[in-house]
Amino acid sequence: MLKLTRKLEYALIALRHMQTKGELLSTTKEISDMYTIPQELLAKTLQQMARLEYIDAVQGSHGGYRIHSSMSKISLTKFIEDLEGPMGMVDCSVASDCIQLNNCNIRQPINRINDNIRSIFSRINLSDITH
Amino acid sequence: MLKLTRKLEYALIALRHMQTKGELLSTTKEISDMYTIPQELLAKTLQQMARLEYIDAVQGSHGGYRIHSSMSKISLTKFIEDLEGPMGMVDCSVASDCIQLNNCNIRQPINRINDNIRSIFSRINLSDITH
DNA sequence: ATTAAATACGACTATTATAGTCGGGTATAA
DNA sequence: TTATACCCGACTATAATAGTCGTATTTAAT
Repeated sequence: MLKLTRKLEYALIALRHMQTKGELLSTTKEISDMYTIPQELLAKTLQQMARLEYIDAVQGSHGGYRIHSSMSKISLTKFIEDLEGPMGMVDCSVASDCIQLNNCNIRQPINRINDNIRSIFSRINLSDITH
Repeated sequence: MLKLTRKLEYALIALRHMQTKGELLSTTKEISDMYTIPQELLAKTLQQMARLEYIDAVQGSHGGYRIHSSMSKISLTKFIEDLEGPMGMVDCSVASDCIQLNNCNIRQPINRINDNIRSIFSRINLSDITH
């Protein structure tokens, strides 16, 4: 309940690590060794973040990743949804093929809570975590 | 990400249903039929809530459940944790056998967010959802 | 040129958590 | 005594997450 996925954990750990290194490049191996993260898994996450332009990738020998400068102002909501897709406490707030949509008696109150949570996450910047 | 389990959904739907019926008993079958919830699964959830004294169980033919009067002031945090166990964004905020506890560079900021979320859930009463 | 070290990426398997089922038991009103 | 309800633990199925593997590409250094 309410737990971050490993992917998000790894992503945040990596971002924070890169933040401390400024312009210097970090490699997948370096990070996976340091924090005991499965290398291939971290690699995929870093690749995804590079595609999303959270980080810059430098290819080839002596390559690596560095954090994208304008990244810190991103909200946690956007970050999570970029990496994992839409978040919502109940599916009907995301997709609408629930068999009981009309019957469901908790949709409105739950959706209100959902909005509350989203707005909290939206006020938290990535930099609050990786600072 | 951030999704309620079916068990919690079913529990909330059932509570809300019972709330509308005041002192009248509701049966598992009645609720599972009405909201298209697998009966056996709902049954287990209602039994658990009865053990936790969120609802009163009346056994035997013509039996059923009714909502426990003092229930509405319970916080969402307590409710969720009673039904599903401790909640936390990362495991280390719950158990402490993570292999990288000391190395981990995101624990503190994440735990701060965690506390924020918990306090939000704590300010929400069950009655806000089942009212 | 060749090699070594890095990113890129899709397909695959394994593990775990959630969801759902089943069988047998107990309580009680009619 | 029967029908209908709650009670409960063990089991299976499904889906989501986590992790692995193979292969290709890029680039610095030799």
